[in-house]
Amino acid sequence: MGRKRIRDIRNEELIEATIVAVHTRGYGVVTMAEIAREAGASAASINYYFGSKEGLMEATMRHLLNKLKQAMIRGYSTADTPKDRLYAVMDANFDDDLFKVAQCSLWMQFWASAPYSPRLSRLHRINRNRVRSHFLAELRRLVPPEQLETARHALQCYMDGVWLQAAQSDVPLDPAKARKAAHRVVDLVVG
Amino acid sequence: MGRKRIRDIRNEELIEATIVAVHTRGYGVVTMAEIAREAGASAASINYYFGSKEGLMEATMRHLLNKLKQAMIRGYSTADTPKDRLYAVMDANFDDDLFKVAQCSLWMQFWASAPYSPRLSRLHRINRNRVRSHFLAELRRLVPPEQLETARHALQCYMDGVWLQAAQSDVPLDPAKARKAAHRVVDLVVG
DNA sequence: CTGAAACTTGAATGGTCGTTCAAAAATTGG
DNA sequence: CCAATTTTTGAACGACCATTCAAGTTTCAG
Repeated sequence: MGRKRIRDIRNEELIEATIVAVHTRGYGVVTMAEIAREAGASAASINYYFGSKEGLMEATMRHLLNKLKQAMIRGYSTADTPKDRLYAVMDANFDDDLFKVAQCSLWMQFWASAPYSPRLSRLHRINRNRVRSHFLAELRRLVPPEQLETARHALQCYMDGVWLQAAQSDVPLDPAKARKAAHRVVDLVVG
Repeated sequence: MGRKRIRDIRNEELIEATIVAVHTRGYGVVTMAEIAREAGASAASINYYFGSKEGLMEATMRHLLNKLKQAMIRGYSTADTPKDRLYAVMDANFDDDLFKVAQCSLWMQFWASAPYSPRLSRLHRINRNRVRSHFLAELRRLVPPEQLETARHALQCYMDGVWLQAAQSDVPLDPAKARKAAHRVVDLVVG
């Protein structure tokens, strides 16, 4: 079973290299050779592990989505009131581990190309629905029914917009500040 | 001077074809041949008019940015109060001519690739700054100074987020509905 | 230690695509 | 109608790249 170990280590290394390489070169133009160089490996070995470039991209996206999921679970575990849980959903998206330029950049680029890849658009849809239902679950207890959809829409769009701008930043991000700003927006929306 | 005319007509046709082709195939993978087929021309003639693929993309982006600018000027001309002008800034982005899936899709894809093209990132920066200063000019008269930046940030991120989601839609958009929703969000933010 | 399984890679392959160019076609001014 | 200019395009070029493969190297269970 020690045989399994190496595969996992390599996977992680290659995915990290992918995040860096895609951020610096762009999703559309990054080459297998560049990713390989970033990882200190060869293009051929990436195919050995992920089968194809698309497989690598999908795995990288899964990796990020999983990070987000974990951050959300982590936040939920210490939130008691509906409003705290609403904060937690926001905070998960601006977690220290997630809210970095390279990762936001990657996210946005996957986003932009999701409509053209069934595998990516599936991941995208699943994630969006999860976030949506988390928002709805908490908002239901905080705003009257007729405002529910408006509030959810405003918050979810706001969140997407913040990521979008973050991806364009040429200076390191400040996750704590982003969380503060998000809380203020939440307060604005749920009163 | 009749000599100039054909060039303008062709330019417009080729840009329209680019919007459609990029939307259906994706910015990263669309080929000159596909755009040419969409326009009923040859790939060579596109290079004749725009010099290169990047030139075509920049021209297409300029075309969209100009549409947005015109819509904003149009809106401003009939708005009297600060709040009406704030609505107008929003409405310009959700104008009937602009808020279509293909154009939102294109917008997002240009956005995603702007950081890797000096020419595109310049356009992007200019547009962002224009929107920002319009927001600030009106908000200054509507919210206390200490809330100014929060309000601008919330509205601008919301707007970006709406476009981002619109780009993913698989059904035609409803600009009037989007404007209504945006107005509700504005009301939420400026009280 | 040994052999098999896991891993790695350089080189070759096959294909794609942006761009160029020369020549043809269309347009226009005189 | 003529010649000059503009416009169009098919074909060719050259570069690039994901993927494959055969031949190596490393790892490890027995």
